Amino acid sequence: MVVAQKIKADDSTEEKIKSAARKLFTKKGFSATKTRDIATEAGINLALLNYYFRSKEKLFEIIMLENLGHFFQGVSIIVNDEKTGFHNKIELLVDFYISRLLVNPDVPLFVLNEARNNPKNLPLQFNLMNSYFMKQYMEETKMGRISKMNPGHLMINILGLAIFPFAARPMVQRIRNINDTEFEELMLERKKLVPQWIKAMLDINK
Amino acid sequence: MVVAQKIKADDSTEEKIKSAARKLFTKKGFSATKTRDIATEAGINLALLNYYFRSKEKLFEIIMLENLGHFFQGVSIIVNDEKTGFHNKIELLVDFYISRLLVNPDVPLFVLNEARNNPKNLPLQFNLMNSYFMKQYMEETKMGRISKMNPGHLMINILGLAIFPFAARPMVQRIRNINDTEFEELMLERKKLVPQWIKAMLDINK
DNA sequence: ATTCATTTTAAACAAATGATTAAAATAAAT
DNA sequence: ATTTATTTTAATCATTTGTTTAAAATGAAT
Repeated sequence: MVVAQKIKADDSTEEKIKSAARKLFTKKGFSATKTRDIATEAGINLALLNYYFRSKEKLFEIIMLENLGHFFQGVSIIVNDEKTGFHNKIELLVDFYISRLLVNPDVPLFVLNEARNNPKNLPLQFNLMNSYFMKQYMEETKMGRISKMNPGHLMINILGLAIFPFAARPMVQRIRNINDTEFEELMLERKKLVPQWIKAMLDINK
Repeated sequence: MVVAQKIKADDSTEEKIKSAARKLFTKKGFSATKTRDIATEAGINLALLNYYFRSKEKLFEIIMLENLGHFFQGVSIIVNDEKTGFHNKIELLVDFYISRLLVNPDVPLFVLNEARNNPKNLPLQFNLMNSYFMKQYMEETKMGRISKMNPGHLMINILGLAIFPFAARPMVQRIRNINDTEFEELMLERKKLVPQWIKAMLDINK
């Protein structure tokens, strides 16, 4: 039996508006994005934006939650999986971020900006510090398999090495004089390299 | 003989406007900053903004160049100094960035945003790749004192480890639940740690 | 076919915003 | 002291921008 599901088609008005809003908000931020730009990009009448989403703010909130999702969702599952080891989790985290950001390259700057403009909206579920990953980290140091590192530094280093190049993408491409393809290849390399580097950092004074 | 120099006093109208503009533009960006906010923050009549700086755009350009200066100026001197060694230069670079960003913590996100919105405005003087530092890097690898690493990765890693925590500051403080003082202490620690980490990364498979 | 609800459109509104103007206040020059 | 130049102010202008409205078009139900 075929169950008729009411899925919002990709070409529905609502979805067209959201796509346009996603594109513009993510790239230009809230203030620089005008409702008329969204309407034009979506190819719809301006009034439909308010008809479907009440206000620019409400529409922005939807996109914001989507983007925060891109950034934080999935991390919790990785860092709390009891079946994967400490170093393996780092590989999975780095792979996860780089893969996602290759598809959504504008998300990092969006999230960093949003985090500064509205720190309250940052999801608390991102419980990296109380995670199973942290337990494993403590165990590894206790066993002397890695050297002690302030967990704050460890977090900054993993995220920084994975995310920063995307936030700084135009600078990187300009300084190194590389095109989009070459940049993406560089990022793919980092999937393997970053975990090795983190390991090397954790091996100092072991 | 005392030479009378025409220094713009800190309390001059022009300087008051620039200070207010610097504060607001750097923190909120171009579009989210309103000319009336600048006037109020500076405690001056709105018309004086246009009287002294012609337009919001022109005023923004001045602040942008200042901020890019904070970010890029000084780097060239460090990386082209023939008297300092390879690893010493990394220490100096990291120290330089962290010191500057502790004073101007909002500059990184501003620059990253500006780099994406107007890649053309990025200064070309930032010739990290043709620097003496790069020559030294080649020499080090040739002598087998460090392992080969794509110069792009090396650049991303140095800048990322130094700059990313400032761009992600609210996220870092929220997740780690630390206050401003504790964050700054963490950054001071990184002055010593980042160069050690870079060294460890460069020692893999030496 | 007719009625009713939903969706879309063109037009307009009200507030916000960057900029300008002309007059007033202040400072500098003669 | 008087003139001239500079700086500041209040008011206003012209667009831009987010939102609303009332009518038209479209689709669904009876």
